[in-house]
Amino acid sequence: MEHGQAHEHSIERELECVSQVPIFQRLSADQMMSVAQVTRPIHAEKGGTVFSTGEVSQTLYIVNQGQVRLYHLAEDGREQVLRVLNPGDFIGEIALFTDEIHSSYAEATKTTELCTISRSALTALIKKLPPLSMALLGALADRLKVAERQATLLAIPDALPRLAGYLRELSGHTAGTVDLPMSKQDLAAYLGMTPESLSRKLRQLVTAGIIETIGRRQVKITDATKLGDVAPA
Amino acid sequence: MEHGQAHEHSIERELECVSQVPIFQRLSADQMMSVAQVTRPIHAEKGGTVFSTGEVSQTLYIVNQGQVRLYHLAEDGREQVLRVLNPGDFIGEIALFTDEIHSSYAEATKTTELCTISRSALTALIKKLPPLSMALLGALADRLKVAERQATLLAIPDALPRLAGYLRELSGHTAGTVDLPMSKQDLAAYLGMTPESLSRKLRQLVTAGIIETIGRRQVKITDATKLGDVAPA
DNA sequence: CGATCAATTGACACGGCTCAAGGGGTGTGG
DNA sequence: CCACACCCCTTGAGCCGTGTCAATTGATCG
Repeated sequence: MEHGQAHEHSIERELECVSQVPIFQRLSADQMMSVAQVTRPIHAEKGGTVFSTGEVSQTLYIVNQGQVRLYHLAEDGREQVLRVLNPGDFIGEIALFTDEIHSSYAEATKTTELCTISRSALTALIKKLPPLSMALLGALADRLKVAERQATLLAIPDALPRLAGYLRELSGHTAGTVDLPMSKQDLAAYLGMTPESLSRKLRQLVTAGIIETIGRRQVKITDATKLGDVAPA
Repeated sequence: MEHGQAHEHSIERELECVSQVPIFQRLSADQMMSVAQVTRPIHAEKGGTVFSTGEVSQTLYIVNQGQVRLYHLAEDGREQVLRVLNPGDFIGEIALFTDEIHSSYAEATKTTELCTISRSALTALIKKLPPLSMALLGALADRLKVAERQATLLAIPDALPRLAGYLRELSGHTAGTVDLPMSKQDLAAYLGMTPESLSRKLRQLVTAGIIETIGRRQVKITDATKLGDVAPA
């Protein structure tokens, strides 16, 4: 709030957020400025809620730093993880086009910085910046691909090929070390099985010489070929 | 190919296709004309293939009349239905933004009319017609919502609530008669169970007085409340 | 260094898949 | 219009896999 440059200074934080995010990456400096002007930053502490079920949303949330966990809460208290958002990922795009209440909770798993854009501001931006529509469409198409893959995986009745298929996706079909994007109990829910089953199936893959577990959140694929044999299609 | 009006006449068919499709619905007559000019119609007989696995696709397919079944072919020969496309639905949007080969088969279940748009033509259109981007984004967001719902459903370990949840979605949470979008064996695969299990669970719902089966492809929800009790969340 | 929660491991029961056989509806050809 | 055949759907019996419940180990954080 210093003299003269007060206004420009006030959007520095917004600009930083915008420049970090892939969907805005290809925009020119001018265009980014337009985006930054309608952006509002949000901060969430670890364990804090970004939004809850039942809230009406007309806002696009973009993760800048940190991590956000999106999950359903079943009536029996079990949490079903839908998705984990890392920096650059966004959520709320559905609510932007269809009036709807949130059907899930969004919780920060660490100290997190987000930026938000209201529906009206975004629609105005889209009309003004064609490259932005392309970027958004691309991002949405990617999301769709992932969601459909997950649906295909989950339709597999047996737990072992289901897990193997997931690991193969995660590793990009090649050997190497991969980070699990969430805790194992969350991963179990994500894959439609219990933590116990996940543990057993992982062990089974280790025994078969296909993977190695490194620490708590890493898995090393040692035999991508065998993994492909266990996984479907 | 008659004299004079030859050119205009040649895109009549394309224009008909474009005007039928929801994502183009809100465009003005002029704008529809622009779209029709880059559209190419395709015809498929019942049982015919629209595209196969392994083909590179840079084309958006929009179903005008008929029905198209999208499915994976597992190595054991089992077919996993991903989606059934009715008039107005489209496929190929993923391939428009990420170079990729098709991972599924598309087969016409009846005599079907489609229209296609190439990637380059569509990107050009988007730049020219902002309303089109909004329509596309909205349609993609809807698709995403459906895919995420399906993933949530499939993560349910027990078959009965999984089926109940599906029926509830299909009926729009109210009582009434709904058409099944595919055969029961396809539906079983879609829901991640065997045809036998599906048959038994349907019977179970009938016995409980929750639904009635009408013919082979219709289900009547008689007690939406009880259905909600069986279904999750 | 202790407390707390995640992850593992074991025993057991139940649900769903597998394999096999019997109707019922649908679409075809005569 | 009828009859046949094919395929989809249904129904039954047995077994394997996975969820459930419970206890132990292990790791991470204050």
